[in-house]
Amino acid sequence: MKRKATPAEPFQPHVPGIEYGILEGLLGFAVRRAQLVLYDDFMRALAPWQITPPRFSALVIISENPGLKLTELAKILAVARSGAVVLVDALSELGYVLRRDSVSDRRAFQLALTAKGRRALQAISREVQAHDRRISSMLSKQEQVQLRAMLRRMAGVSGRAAARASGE
Amino acid sequence: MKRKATPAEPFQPHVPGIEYGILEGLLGFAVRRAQLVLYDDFMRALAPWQITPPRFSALVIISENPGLKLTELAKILAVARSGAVVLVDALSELGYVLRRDSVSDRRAFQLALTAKGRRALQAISREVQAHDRRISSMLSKQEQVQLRAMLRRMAGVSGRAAARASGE
DNA sequence: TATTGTTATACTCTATAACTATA
DNA sequence: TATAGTTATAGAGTATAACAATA
Repeated sequence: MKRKATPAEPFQPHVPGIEYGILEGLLGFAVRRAQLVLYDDFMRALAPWQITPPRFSALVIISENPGLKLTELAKILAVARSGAVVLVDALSELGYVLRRDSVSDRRAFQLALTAKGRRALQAISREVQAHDRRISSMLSKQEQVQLRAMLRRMAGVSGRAAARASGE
Repeated sequence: MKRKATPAEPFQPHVPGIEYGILEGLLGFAVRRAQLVLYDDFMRALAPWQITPPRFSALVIISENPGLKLTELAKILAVARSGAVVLVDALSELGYVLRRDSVSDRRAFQLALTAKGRRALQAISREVQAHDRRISSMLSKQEQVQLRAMLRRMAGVSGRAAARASGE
């Protein structure tokens, strides 16, 4: 999924004079529009660090869970192992992440941040939080909390784990 | 962006025992997780019609705005013209959309639904609404309205049009 | 036999740019 | 000159499958 980093025509959530019909009432459509705006702003703000949303997630997850195996990272991020390899390769080339040999399992690596990676993540996190505040600035603090909680509940149901457990 | 229609490992919004750190507090992360779940469920539910979210949006927009030009559709959906061509081609091959010659401008087409497309859109819309209700079933009706309103406000600010207008 | 990380390969989505036929 | 639709091409992202090393 490549998205324009700096679109010639900025994204317009609602084009004047156009009927959106049933789309207006769909939560899915609202989420997708919000996601487009968020993704766009994220890419713009983090371009100097060459950090994309998946890269940022990987960086934080590795930082918070030192010694993580690549296969575990893949599962957490819901990507194939080969996708995790690409992600870790990119973060390694940026000098942020390294693969440590595992003492207990010589097939596996223990993922960890480098010193440079730790420093970078601090600056990157500040930028990401500024971005997040910027996008949610039209909501009160209380609303932001409510919104996160509602989205979490939505994602939680999701049918996924539940449906699978119930033999979907 | 290709996503698994039926993942071997269902998407887990939160893997037990894993620290998500700063990600937990980010609206962007919450929106992305919700979007993953929505997309997954949509694809699963609409697979029999070979309808993806972008195709559904295009179908509804064409239905609600008869005579639309392909370039206008591209702008509304925030894709390149070439992308709109692919979309309209797919919907044409499904027999849902046709390109009518424009009388006023012989370069342009007027997009319209076929009779089959109108019938299909009715059934598809019912399925999409069932999907949307399914995902948002953990929220009260009032919360769903609130959630949509908040997402709309978020997307509305967005910096996009505003930032562009202010000479970003 | 199963798992870890890797690589090769392919597919989807979507962008840019060039082209044609009109305007 | 500019615009509408199209096509060719390329790139990002990510999946599947096969592989060697290790469990």
